[in-house]
Amino acid sequence: MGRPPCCDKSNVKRGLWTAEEDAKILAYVSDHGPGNWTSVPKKAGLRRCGKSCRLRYTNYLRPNLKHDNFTPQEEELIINLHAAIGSRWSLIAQQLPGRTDNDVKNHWNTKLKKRLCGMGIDPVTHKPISQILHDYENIGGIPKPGTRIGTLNRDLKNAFMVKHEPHDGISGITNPSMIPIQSLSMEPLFSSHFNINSNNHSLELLAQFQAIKLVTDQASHCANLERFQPHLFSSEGSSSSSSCSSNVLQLNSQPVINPNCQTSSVPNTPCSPFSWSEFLLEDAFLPPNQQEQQDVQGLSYIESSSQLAQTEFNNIGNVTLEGVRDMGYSTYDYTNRGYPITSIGETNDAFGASSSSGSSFVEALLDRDSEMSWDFPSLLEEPYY
DNA sequence: AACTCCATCAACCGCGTGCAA
DNA sequence: CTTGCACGCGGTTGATGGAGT
Repeated sequence: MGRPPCCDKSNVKRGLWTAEEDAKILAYVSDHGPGNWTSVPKKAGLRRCGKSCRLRYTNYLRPNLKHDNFTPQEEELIINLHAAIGSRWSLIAQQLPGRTDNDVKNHWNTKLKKRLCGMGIDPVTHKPISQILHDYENIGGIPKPGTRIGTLNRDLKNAFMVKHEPHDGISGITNPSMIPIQSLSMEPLFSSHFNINSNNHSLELLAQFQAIKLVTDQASHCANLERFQPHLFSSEGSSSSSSCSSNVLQLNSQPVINPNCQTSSVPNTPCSPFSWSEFLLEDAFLPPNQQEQQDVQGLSYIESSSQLAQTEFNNIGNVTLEGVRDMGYSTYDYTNRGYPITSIGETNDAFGASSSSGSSFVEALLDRDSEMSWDFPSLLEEPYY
């Protein structure tokens, strides 16, 4: 039993709007203001669904909307915001005056995503695809064709299936440091690893790997948190003094030692005996509510990508970051920049890759009783990839 | 000229959420 | 507490026009 239709589909007009219809909407809004859209068609004399009226107004007729091309500055902002918070188009659009979420989404899907792909950057993770391939090569065992690996959506596949277009860089990116990768001069995209023209399976494999990588970014160390970091669940576990990158993963059965590991109890030990193969043959996508938050001894432990952390912060309210544990070899310390965050770790090296670029994992121990708030957008003033 | 392919973007769809009754 | 409504959001579809053959 599905949801009942919002209106009588057989009695409403669909498709493109005429100037006459636009005029009716504008006249109605001018008299009554926006809102109560279900009654707008009747009151405005339109044979349209109320939902359609709202969309037409918010995406096209609303005052102060820009209808010209995106500027390089806007594109740069979209790319960086997407890297930070993902496809939260409405949030991204809020940072771009005069742009709607639909505008931003379309521009991303038609232009920016392809541009990044052409540069050898994965538009999902914003990491160099060569790095992903390198990671993949380090996985012991290639899955057979057709092996089910997680949930792979069309967009994820298309991001990789897009044809390779030569680009020197993102047009309009005025500050190269804002580009969330190490280098823009990539080796020929797939050539050294896959034969695009003759081996569709390789592409499928590549896309599947991307899915795995994405899954792992989002869920792996969360899913293994209690298993590998029992100290976090002890009464001492809430201390902000721990900066150990405890979730360094193990590849090819070789433990990875994190030189920054400062856990007093277990110094310089392999922090988490993880095996990639655990993710290869099962659906590792976890429901978000199982990934993001666990209550630990009166503290709220949040471990997620930065946008999920932001969401949690917003949901919880004003909080203080008691500590943010470093997740990789490099750490950016925001302490002296006025941010209530001791450090933001990079997780890339958790996968044993050689690159120092990483995803935007934020791990935080939050004290709900504190009053200090975290201004997430300010973190975006400088990249922390 | 006719046809196909493809990029673009407006519009649609279904789901989630908030809120009032 | 439940229900229904309104709205916002993100994913997807489809109409359109331009480029290529």
